[in-house]
Amino acid sequence: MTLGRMKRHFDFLEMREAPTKAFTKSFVLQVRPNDKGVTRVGFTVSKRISKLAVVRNRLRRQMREVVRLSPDIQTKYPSHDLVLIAKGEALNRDYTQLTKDFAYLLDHVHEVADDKKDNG
RNA sequence: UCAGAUGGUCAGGCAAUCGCUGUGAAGCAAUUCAUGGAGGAAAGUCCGGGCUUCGUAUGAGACACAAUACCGGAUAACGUCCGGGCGGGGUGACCCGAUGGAAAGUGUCACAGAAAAUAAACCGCCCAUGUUCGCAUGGGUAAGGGUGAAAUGGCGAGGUAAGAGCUCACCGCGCAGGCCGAGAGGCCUUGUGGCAGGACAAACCCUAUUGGAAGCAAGACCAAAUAAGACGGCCGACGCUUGCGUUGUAAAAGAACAGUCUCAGGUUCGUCGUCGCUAGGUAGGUUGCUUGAGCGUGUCAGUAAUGACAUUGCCAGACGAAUGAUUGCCCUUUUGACAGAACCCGGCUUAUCGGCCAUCUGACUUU
RNA sequence: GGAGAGAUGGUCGAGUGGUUUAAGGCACCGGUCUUGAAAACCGGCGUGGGGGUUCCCCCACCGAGGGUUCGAAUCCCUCUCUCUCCG
Repeated sequence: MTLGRMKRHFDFLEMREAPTKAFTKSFVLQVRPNDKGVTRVGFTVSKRISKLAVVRNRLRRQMREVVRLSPDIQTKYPSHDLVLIAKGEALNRDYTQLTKDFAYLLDHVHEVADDKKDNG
């Protein structure tokens, strides 16, 4: 029941070609299956969100907490890579709203992934 | 009590639950336990160092370039700090000042104005001559007007045709002298000069002092991919232990090498074979990486910056980057200032809701 | 993290102390020409504030704020923003 953390720059570049994604006003979620048998998650908060390092750090910590406390990631996406990218709207939301956004993202991705599988 | 000045300090606190990360211990291991875990600015990268590499890095000198600029002290060093001087502001505590030289030289000072820097004369004022009585010509003058950011000491008296440092008193200024001070500088019932020397050096410059360059993405070690070099002999030189070690122009001349040049010194530049399982080193990993001109406390020296001694503890060390999330209570004021270490220190500058402490100033009241 | 460059009207861009009328091009607006348009030619054209009143005048603005100077887009300092390079 351990969540892997994605840290290599190379992995993030690969995720740009991820087959399945999901969007809200606060986040972009990229999802891709891997062959490591572990679900790994990466986070991106760019300088475009805010120039202040304090603001970016707090947002990333909240995102990490949201993902950590979501119980059904592993059951929905076993052995997948996920990258959660923050958008500017995320700064205007509190913790509970971010939780709801992430839950919405997980469901939304599932549908898109099914469509992709039908096409391929 | 109100208003203010200066310096210092804090940066919401406590508890619970679930998590992150360094170190140590236990364990075959998963993991468990203990313990440490952002700032006064961590920021801007504006200065000064340490450290590392570059060719030795403090070899010497000259030039160029850059920076700094009252005096004395502090410091590893500084453009920083402390004390003092001078100028300016404030009733005052106190604050502000890129504060050397314009008498070494060059340059600039638009427009306006007669004239903008070895003075000059537009309107004036005065004298002489001429006169058509409007004035014209020649000369004297710089007090007044006007222009400008700035007009060649100020004011009064004497003086004169009118005036003028032309003369004199006072003030200002320069030079010299004396006294005080470590010095910047200050003071003088002192002498002297009739005043020469407008402003700009954040214009060039002069004088004095300082500075090699690049930066932890420096650098060191291990080492996929890819690709080409590495090692040994010969010859020569040097050393002694005389058969090994060190080395590649050693004898002469020359070339290249970090702003330029000179002197001194240094490095590199021979040839033939062998190996491809080797060598170098990219991705990646390890290291540099935190014990330090450190911080705290106390005593002593000093007006102070700071220094000396004693003592206790080891006080972040990450690398897509650790301090968070949620809940409750308390505090002030909705709500919680500015803001996140990235090799490490000393400063400066900038951002910052407020609270607290100390010393001092002014006004009012009371005793 | 470190090193460097830049910012001038709607846009591109010259100007390096002196009423700069803040050149010039593009874009935009009006006119001439045309059946109409394009091209060409001629003229106009930044923003904000104030004063008189339909046409002028004055002031401010060259990323922001200070300073030097009689005078700053220009020289000096601080800040903001943008871009480039170093694995």
